[in-house]
Amino acid sequence: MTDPRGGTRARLNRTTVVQAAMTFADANGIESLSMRKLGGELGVEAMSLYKHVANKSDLTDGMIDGVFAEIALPSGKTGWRTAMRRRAISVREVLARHTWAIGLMESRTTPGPATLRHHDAVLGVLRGAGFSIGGAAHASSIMDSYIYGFALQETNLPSKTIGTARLAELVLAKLAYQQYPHLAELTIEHLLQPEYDYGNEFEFGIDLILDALERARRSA
Amino acid sequence: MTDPRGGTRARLNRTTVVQAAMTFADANGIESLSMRKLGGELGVEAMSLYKHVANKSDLTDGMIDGVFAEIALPSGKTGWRTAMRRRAISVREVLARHTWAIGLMESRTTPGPATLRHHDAVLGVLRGAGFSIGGAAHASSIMDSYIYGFALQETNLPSKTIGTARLAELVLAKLAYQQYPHLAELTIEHLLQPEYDYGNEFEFGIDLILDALERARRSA
DNA sequence: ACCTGAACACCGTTCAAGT
DNA sequence: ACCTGAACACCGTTCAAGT
Repeated sequence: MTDPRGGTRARLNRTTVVQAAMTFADANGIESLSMRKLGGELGVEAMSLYKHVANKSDLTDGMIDGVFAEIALPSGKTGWRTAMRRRAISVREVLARHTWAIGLMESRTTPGPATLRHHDAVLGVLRGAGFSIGGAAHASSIMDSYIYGFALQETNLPSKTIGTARLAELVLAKLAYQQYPHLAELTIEHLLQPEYDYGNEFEFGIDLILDALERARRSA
Repeated sequence: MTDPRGGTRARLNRTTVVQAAMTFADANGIESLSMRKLGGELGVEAMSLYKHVANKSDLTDGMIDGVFAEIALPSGKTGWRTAMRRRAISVREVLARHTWAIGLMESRTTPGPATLRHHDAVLGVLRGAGFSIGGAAHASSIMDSYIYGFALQETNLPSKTIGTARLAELVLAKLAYQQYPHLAELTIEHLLQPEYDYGNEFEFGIDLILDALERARRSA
């Protein structure tokens, strides 16, 4: 975007730097994001970035908060179930767009403002629907665990590239039939079927959880 | 363990190297695990390790499989619900012992034999209990998503160290009361209560999921 | 067969210096 | 106030050489 040569280079700030890091990680993978390369992307030496972020860990904290900022905030107007279902789908969508985010969460230090705002809104919807404090804690813990774990598994899927990869898997599965019979059965007769899409598992799971939470809420 | 000086140093192999890497990551964190330091730990130059693992990514693949090898395999003899509950608790326990594992999963390339054996056993229990292929896929997807996501959140908990940290959080929560009222309420009136333990959320969630899966199984 | 030493192309981060 | 250049203490990995 910015021109590394000409003098019209835009002045940097924390947001510019963090956004550029997110775009770079989307395009090249988090493992190849370095302060030097990010500087290069912005037409600046690596060391200039330290005026805007404290260090690389601060940068990744910012990236995670940037991810949360992209998630649609739930509103209480639709009823808690619809609100929670929509926000679950939004979280999953955003995490699929930024596949590096889940991996970074393990090493995050402090949640940023967008993260806090997001969780506050979720709790607000649940409390407004009559969940007790403990019930809201239960509900948000189980929903978030499910969503994050699903995103983690989705990122890890062996076959993002289809075609030859599928064929190879099929052959491997056949070879391993005796050793891992149930895995082979699942792979050949279910996962490799053309109509199968792992993404569809997401809605099955979130609906199962929302139904169970609604039952728990009513009997509380 | 091994003596870097004397000639009685044990001969290395893939298992020794992978186990040493796991122990090192447990003790010092995954971010400080390097081929050079791991070599040092084993009384050998970094370059010697390349006789036993292809590269660092192969090493981390091995570490993940080592984690799966520690999980108790579910048996079909107890009924599927008990078997799945026990294995969920075992997975969570192992992931809490090796906090780096969840973060590595994002970048894993190929599942190892212990991983395949584990998933095959899970599917075997479900199929044996009458779940259809699709039902078993649903069930294992939702259970694993929940377990992995829970482990991810547990690793991220702000207050592993209690005491002063708790007090600081409390103060911060009060300051932010107007901005994040529901988060403040939850923190002060629930999370910071001495009897609260986030770990207890795990059993609530897994039981809610198992109950819902049992209902789905019976009506299928 | 297994291990080493030197080398290459990288990292994050510091510090004094420039404008 | 913001950016740079050189430097430090590291990385993963290759390759030819040693035993």
